[in-house]
Amino acid sequence: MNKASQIVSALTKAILAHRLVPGTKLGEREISSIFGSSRVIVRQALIELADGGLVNLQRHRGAFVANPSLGEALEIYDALTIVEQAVAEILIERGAGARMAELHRVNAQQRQAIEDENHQLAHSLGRKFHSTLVRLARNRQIEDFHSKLTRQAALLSSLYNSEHDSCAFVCDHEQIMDLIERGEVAAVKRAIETHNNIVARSFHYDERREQVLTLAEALQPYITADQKSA
Amino acid sequence: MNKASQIVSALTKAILAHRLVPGTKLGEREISSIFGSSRVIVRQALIELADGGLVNLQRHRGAFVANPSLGEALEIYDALTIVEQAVAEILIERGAGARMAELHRVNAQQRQAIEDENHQLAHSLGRKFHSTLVRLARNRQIEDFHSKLTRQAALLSSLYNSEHDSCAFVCDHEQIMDLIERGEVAAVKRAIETHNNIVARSFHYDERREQVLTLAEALQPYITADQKSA
DNA sequence: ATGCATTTTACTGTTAACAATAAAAGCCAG
DNA sequence: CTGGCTTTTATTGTTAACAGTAAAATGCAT
Repeated sequence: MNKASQIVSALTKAILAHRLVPGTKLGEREISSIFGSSRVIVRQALIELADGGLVNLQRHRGAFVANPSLGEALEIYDALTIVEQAVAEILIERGAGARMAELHRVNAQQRQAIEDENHQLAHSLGRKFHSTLVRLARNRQIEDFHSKLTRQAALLSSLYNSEHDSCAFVCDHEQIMDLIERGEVAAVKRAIETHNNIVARSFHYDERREQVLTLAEALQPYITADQKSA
Repeated sequence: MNKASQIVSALTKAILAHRLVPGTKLGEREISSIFGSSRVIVRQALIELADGGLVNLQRHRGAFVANPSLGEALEIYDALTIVEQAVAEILIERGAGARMAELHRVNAQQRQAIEDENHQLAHSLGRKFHSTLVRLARNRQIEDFHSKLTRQAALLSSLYNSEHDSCAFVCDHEQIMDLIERGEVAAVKRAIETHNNIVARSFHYDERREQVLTLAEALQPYITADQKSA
């Protein structure tokens, strides 16, 4: 596999896990020494990450973990809402009731996880609900775009922290599925908008917390054996 | 400015102008000699182009101008329709009537261009209508996604050629504006779908035309003076 | 001539070293 | 001490050369 891709993957995971705080400088030399590769490889990885919106490239200044403004954050959630509303409408119009089984399965798993008080898993399944919903529309372009938005949203939650209640979300999800199956276009769109707005509107400017982990510490869990950490 | 970005820009223009046919091999050495840069720079450019969907990267095989299947082509147009429908709905809901002036201006210019029989300009203004429409929704994420889809669609038209009538399109555009201003959500969505489907459904598999221009010939118009063509 | 194994070739993948730039540190007059 | 200038330093930008791989060319037995 590609070394650059491995670095992309590791940095993505570290950013989404909030081990790398927005605004953190991603020095090429430092990263390259962590992964035991040359700086050029790291640079290729940073270009890919910048395209994904997780990293900011500043000419002659370097790469930084993306640090979106509140306005940009709202735009991201707005875009998520727009995409998911459109997907729901498509599912209703094209009668995709048969495909909904997969969505019910994810939801059931999340319910189970909540009952088991496995909050981490519940949260992850909550995200999976949305990606699965979008996949049902069977459009790779939309799917990829939604995935990109989701990654950026995950980054946001470390900046504008708002506590979420997985339990309430499960109910929302079930309502959304129900409305899709009953063909209630307008209602399901309102439900999706409300569901996402609960997250978006509850943003409150966290004081930017400073980086507590060094780059090496933050990335350590995602380095495979063959990547020598010189 | 960045050398890699210049190469991205030049290759993008050449691909969108159909000077580089889908499937064309983009050898790193050849491109680097054309632009007088090192291969690493070219590689960085190719990574960006791959993220934009205009180029296919195959490990140990190289880069090729993207060569989408008919199915992928339809997905791209479907995604375009979905985005523009969503934008139209937003413009109606959020009462963006005041912003429509810009759209009318573009349309008027296109009408003029048709009257002047300047088909090239008319075509270009036709595309601008769509990008302007999307910009009115004031969401950078959606705007960028739409722009990416548009670029891919432009690439497609060299593969699945279908002759379009700019004149008929202007009427469609005027109908779309009218329906937005009158708040006819369902009708404008149908209009957008029909408008895009006229292009998408008229695709017929062109026999893949072979490359007639060499890389150097295809890129020559986009090379600036400071890029020595060794 | 044809099918298969081997060699060659041409390309991508990767690296270490060099060049250019912007920020930081030092310097000095006021 | 402070403001602006120069020097230093650390970082990014770029390159030419080396390593690894897959496809093409070659050779050979059938």
